[in-house]
Amino acid sequence: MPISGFPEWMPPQRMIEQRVIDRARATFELYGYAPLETRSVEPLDTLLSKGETSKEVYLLSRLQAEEGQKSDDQLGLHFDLTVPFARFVTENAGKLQFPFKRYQIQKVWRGERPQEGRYREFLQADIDVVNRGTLPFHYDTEMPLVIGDVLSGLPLPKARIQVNNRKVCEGFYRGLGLEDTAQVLRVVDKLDKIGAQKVIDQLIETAGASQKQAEACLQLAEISSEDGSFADAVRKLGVQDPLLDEGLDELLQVVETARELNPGLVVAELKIARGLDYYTGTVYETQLEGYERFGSVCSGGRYENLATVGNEKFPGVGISIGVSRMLGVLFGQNALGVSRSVPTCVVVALPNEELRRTCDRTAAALRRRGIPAEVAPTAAKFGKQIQYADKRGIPYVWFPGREGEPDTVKDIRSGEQVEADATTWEAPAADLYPVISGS
RNA sequence: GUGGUCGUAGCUCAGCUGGUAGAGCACCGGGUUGUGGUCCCGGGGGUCGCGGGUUCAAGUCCCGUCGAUCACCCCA
Repeated sequence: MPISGFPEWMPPQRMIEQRVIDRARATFELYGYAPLETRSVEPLDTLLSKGETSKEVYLLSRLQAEEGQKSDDQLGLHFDLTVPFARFVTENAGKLQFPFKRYQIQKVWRGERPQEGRYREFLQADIDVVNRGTLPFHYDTEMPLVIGDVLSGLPLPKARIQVNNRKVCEGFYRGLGLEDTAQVLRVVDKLDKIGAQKVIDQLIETAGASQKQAEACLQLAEISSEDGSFADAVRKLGVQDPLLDEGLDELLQVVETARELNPGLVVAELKIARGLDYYTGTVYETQLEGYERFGSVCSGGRYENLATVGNEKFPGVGISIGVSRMLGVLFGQNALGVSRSVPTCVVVALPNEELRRTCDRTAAALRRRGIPAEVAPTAAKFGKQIQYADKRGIPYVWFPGREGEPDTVKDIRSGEQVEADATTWEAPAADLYPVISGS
């Protein structure tokens, strides 16, 4: 029986997921991010030290645990890859070279109610850069570019990375005289869902805003642009605050850099600002065109204070692809497919059991040259053996030649059958491995 | 964690006001004595998510539970 929130996919889906992982890994490494894997478990107080997300943490307990176990030696499964990474950095600061760029592709766990695209166990592909003291801002501009490269190499709907800066929002709200900036953000973020009037109502009711303040917040939230024009639009609202200016300048850099290097990828969207509560500046959220209602498939941001050792700070910026969510929703709409359900490229037909050794040698010769091959399970009629391949989407069936005659290989899609030698035959590059495609 | 909707064969679903389970597709076999996909014929397969209750009788009504999904919360 399935367990709620812990999805298990079939081999075709897993093949697609592995392709995504391969692509992410290759791209991350192209940008110089070093591989890392951290343990899945952290002391509870490490997980909770920043932010109060306690209810979503899965705790680890032994069946034979002592009765009165203290909460400070409780272990919890990590709910993201950034917090464990921050812990790792502070623990190993002396052995690392800074700025430190690393990627992690691992499962994370959150105890929320599952829905389509929301799981309790899911895979994230995460990159972060941290430095001692201060981290140059240009890394904030790199994050969306890396993600753009990962996603554009896959048959996925077009991705739009929405960027904002918490300094803009906080500076603006503060300049406006509003205290509970976090609550303002939460309300403003619902704009698309509940509409302008309800946002204003809720700001007045839950965030202590006046009608005028609420309207100003709404005006800010409605600003969006693919170029630097958002900054002028914000300034026209007439709110003054040093933090606001700082945020606008940073956001401008992210947007303009992306516009030059990958036009159409990034958009400044001043209503998005959620994500985990340790973000202090740039924040990213990513939607796939046509799948907006499923939320962000790739989020992250800048964190100034997540990691500290003594009075030394390790600020960072990172972004992480929600691989399970992204694939889960695409699978749900049948928007992704794979050319076959197994890796096999060639099935070697087995005329009779006496010839199994011969057929094994044929398959071995193919494998030696990198062609995935298997011998048919039983010496059934050739029609059955072709069906075995066809059902799995395997493109080729290999027929051993009789009594000194040459072998032949048949492309079962076209029916074309030609003489072939297992030590020299090449599969067309497009057929060698399963191919994933969008639809 | 709170609330709503849903849960019949591998898949898509039918099953009226309770009377003891069906179709299409898929699958298996044969027609087709070692080269598939079409066509024809035949066949297997269901503790009606699970557990309890009401009833002479429950797929159908009630309660609980598990799972899916939606909203809230939160977020990948």
